[in-house]
Amino acid sequence: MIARQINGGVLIDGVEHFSVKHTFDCGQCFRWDALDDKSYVGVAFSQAARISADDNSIFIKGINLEQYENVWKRYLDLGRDYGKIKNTICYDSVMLEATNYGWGIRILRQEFFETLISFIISQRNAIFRIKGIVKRLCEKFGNEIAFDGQIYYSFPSAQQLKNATEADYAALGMGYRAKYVYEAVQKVLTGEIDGEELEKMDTATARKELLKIYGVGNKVADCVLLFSLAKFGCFPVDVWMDRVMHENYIDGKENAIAVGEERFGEYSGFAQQYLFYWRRDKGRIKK
DNA sequence: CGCCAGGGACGAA
DNA sequence: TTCGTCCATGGC
Repeated sequence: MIARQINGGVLIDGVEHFSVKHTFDCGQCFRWDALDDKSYVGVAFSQAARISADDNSIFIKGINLEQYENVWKRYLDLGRDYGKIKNTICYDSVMLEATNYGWGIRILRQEFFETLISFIISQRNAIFRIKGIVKRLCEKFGNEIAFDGQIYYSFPSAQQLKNATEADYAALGMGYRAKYVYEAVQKVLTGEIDGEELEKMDTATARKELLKIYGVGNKVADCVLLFSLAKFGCFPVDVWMDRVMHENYIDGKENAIAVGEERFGEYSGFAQQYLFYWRRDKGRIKK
């Protein structure tokens, strides 16, 4: 893999196991949109970018080499050997089919605060709506970022939300989740919840800490652990995951989280993403 | 355990 | 058009 600066962006050659569609459309993030040319535009770590990819290269428009090395390489998880991961978890035809289907998924390493707030908003909610709410939150409280002739917005920091009220959040369309978001922001502001501290803890301890936040249950906690704190042993289970686990791996009434974590171990999070993307897309096509 | 919390898409009637 | 149901759930 080699990266170099070219045409207002960074071109990375020799990349395998990467697809923008799979990565940005597998439900782990809410700030990326597909353009007509199959590239995706979005914001991460207060930087806007447009990302396109073909069979063995990625082009990230809007950044320089330094930003690639410091931010985007890690954000897109490009330093990890996904071939090895697939080999390890593919010991049956189900995982083989799932990994073939979502072959280009990468688990993004997202900012902790953004991930926490976004997934609280996601509970009992649909992706298109979550994206709208998050967008309005960024427009109202984030910083402007000029890019490609348009204005984008950073995800607001906890400091930027210091004076926001529950009513402000409700006005953005969060519904009954407004009070959860308000409480979570306060906990981050006081330092009671700290992403860097959580990252240092083992998965079980970090999960317990996250569950103390009003509005955070198992599902939201596991998503935050997996998508921002690199706790790859987590196996978030929603209705789709419950379905695909019962269709393939569970006979009776065993717990899907336990079965998944037992079966896939330290790579549970990757297995979860392949299974989720595969099963959810299949469900959509059918109807 | 069962219902409820906003609000909009979606399909059936 | 209208109505019921569903939706990356958690709290009470």
